[in-house]
Amino acid sequence: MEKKPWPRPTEAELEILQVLWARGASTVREVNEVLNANREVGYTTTLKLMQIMVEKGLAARDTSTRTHVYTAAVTEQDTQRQLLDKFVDTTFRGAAMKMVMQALGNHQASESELDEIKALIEQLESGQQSGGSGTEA
Amino acid sequence: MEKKPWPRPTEAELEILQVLWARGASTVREVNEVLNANREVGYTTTLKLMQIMVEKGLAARDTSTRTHVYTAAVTEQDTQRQLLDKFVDTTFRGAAMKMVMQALGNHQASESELDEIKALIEQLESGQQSGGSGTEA
DNA sequence: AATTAAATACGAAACTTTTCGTAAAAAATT
DNA sequence: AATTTTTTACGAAAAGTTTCGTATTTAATT
Repeated sequence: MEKKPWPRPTEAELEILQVLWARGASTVREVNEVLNANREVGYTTTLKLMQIMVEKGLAARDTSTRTHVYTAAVTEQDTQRQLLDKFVDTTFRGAAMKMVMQALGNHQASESELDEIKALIEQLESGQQSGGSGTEA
Repeated sequence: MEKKPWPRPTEAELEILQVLWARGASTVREVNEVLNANREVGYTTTLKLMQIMVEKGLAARDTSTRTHVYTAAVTEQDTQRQLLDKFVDTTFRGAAMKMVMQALGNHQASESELDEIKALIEQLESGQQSGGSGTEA
């Protein structure tokens, strides 16, 4: 059972996905209002983008009512993972851990967050059965 | 002394920066050959991009010899930091540590890398004077 | 029922990024 | 010296993304 990967969302599409993830099922008007909290966006602009997103498989819509209701068709996690992979590749030439170090150094982290990360590392180290040596190609 | 920030490199420009960082001073032909190892790119395409990069301040060139020699005008670290900040904002809504966790989970890490990260975290925790509680806005 | 309001559909303009054709200049080769 | 090769310069086509104007449809209001 092959699953065709949906395309990477563009920046504007990602903004809309953020709204759909945060709010759940929403109308174009609702999404547009959230976007307009940050910057001015025309209603039909948002509408068009959301229609495109349906075509691409990034969003789904319920057309049973007059005012269509949209939902994200991709999860936040999957999207973040896909974008992260791409980003690590292009910007850090695949060196994910180098990026992790940069992020730790440049961004504010709370004690609890750091603890969480430490816990994750412990878990990774204990469950590490093979291929753990050296940096990958 | 204000320093005007150079613009974010586009994807194609970033590819070229990677080559310049890896190889150091290079001619258009050299860069183009490296790029062509991955995908077919016309010579004048690469030339044009590199010229644009000079205009933008991303690269510098020595025109004293007939065959111009280009170098990166921005460091890899600064560029990575800038792109990382933007990426965290747009894709993880600023939640850098959430991204760190994803990266740790999704990518292969060696023992030594994990140790390095742990050491960095220890260091961060010891040097943490304020603002450490809760997640940021 | 006529008018106003709200929503979708469609297409194209505007803008950004990438790609390349063609010309001109300079160097190397024959 | 003529020819071929290499390189840069320039401009514009091609492709991708974002924005919005206008028309149409459907619902709500008067």
